[in-house]
Amino acid sequence: MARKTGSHSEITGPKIKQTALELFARYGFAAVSMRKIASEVGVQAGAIYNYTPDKQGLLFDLLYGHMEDLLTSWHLQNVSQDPIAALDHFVGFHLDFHICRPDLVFISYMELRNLNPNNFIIIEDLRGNYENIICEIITKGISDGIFKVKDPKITSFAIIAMLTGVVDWFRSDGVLTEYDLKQHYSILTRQMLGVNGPA
Amino acid sequence: MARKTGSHSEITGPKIKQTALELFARYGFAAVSMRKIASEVGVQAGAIYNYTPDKQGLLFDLLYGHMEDLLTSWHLQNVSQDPIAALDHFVGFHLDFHICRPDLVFISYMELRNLNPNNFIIIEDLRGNYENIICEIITKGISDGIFKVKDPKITSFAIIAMLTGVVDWFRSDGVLTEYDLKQHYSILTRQMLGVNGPA
DNA sequence: GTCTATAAGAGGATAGAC
DNA sequence: GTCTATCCTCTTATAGAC
Repeated sequence: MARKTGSHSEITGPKIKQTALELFARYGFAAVSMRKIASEVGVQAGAIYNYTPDKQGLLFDLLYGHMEDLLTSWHLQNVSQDPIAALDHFVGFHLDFHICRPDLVFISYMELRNLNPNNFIIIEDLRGNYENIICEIITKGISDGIFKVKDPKITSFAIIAMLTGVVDWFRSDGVLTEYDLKQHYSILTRQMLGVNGPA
Repeated sequence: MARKTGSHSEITGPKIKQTALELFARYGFAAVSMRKIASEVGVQAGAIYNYTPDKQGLLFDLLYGHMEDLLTSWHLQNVSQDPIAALDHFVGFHLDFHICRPDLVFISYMELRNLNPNNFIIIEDLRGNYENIICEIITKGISDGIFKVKDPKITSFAIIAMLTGVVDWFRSDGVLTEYDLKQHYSILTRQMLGVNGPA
């Protein structure tokens, strides 16, 4: 099929997103120029504007896509009614999903402040939906008399912070396998919720 | 005492640090210009260079001061040999120290990547010293047969991430008191470590 | 779809007057 | 210690050729 010289829309678009992601994660949104992104992609700065209205759009797309992915992936899971099984499932899912997307996790936390107000509200809303997932698991576990914690909301925050923090230090090519990591965090969360016994 | 007109070194210095801190936390290091800092302080941009060699120095001073403060404060504490008491003490100390310094906590995590390599190493080293404190408490608790976790290092990361994450949502003027917060996290950490019973 | 050129301004940092 | 003025580079975004 005929195509104009220098036309690469199927490649350039994703490449711009990927490059922006890496650079934002490495240097921060404000520190990365459109020229820098373009140069890494191998095009001129002007060409980027065929794929995004502006720099803000680039950031929003990354964060929105990430949260959509996260929520969609969770809703594809088949989750047990048993609180302990559901908790284990959530821990494993959260670690799996986040460990293989360290850059997205990083900027989703880091660059929230660089979203314009409208975009910020959208992302915060999706984030709230995700927090509700674990909160509801905990709430059910408490009312079933299985989990022994007072406040499901605070406990949700504690678990999410603890799990997401793994991204800061865990390396897939290190001595600790992802399987062992998940086992360890599964035990920690179970114990945190007052459940004893092996995972 | 006589003083030149327009000379305010005792005020301007601290004011620059404080303003830089607030602006870095709010907008990010790269997004804040020396002109913006100066304008907030009420001086011209050139005047800032009487207090810092460059913008990097401003960031490093904030992060270094924070870590020094943290370590010094801990070493002023009188810590029990009893692992459970020491753990509770650490949880309370960490929450107290971090809750009243949200901006410093934020940039100490966020702006690490904007430190030049030498400065980065220095801060990371201090951070490692702090992590060792809780790691040693856990290690002792395990060998005393009181804490039931496998890996003290991973558990340290989990606890620090969980506690520091509080800064993202806790507000001193909210319905939850700092006392109740500390109680709650004290129970969560105890349970996480396999210790049962009330805090 | 990508390029070059350009508009219009903001950036860090310094020099020298006061 | 602070000011003004300045250097020189980099910034986002657009216009129009190809």
